[in-house]
Amino acid sequence: MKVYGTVRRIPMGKVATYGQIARLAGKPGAARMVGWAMSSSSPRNPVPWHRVVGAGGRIIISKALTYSEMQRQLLQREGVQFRGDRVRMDEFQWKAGLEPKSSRKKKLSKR
DNA sequence: ATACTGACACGGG
DNA sequence: CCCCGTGCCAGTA
Repeated sequence: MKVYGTVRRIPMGKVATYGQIARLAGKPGAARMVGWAMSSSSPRNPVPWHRVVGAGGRIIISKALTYSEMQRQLLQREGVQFRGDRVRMDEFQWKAGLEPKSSRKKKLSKR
């Protein structure tokens, strides 16, 4: 699954959103797949799932509060700073060769 | 095969 | 700010 590969490419000290990863994986809009992929095989895969956050940098995982806190700890340990309950996307969002959300959807209209 | 669910995103109220 | 509906893909009953 490309999702795993994409997540593994997230550099340390950076984070990416589910939607962003879905796009990089070639499935724009399929943000749910990313979450599904993680929860499905995260514990048995060397995937830095903690670097994946919801839109706006907010930690999603609500089913297991333990994990949400753990994710935050791991991120902070890598140097990622938070602003309230969210990651400072303005500084720590992984741009992966893409541009900021300013002109993102243009790549979708490739033809 | 269909129906429901799920670590989501985005627009509208 | 919160809540609701819809689109998306894959897995499970």
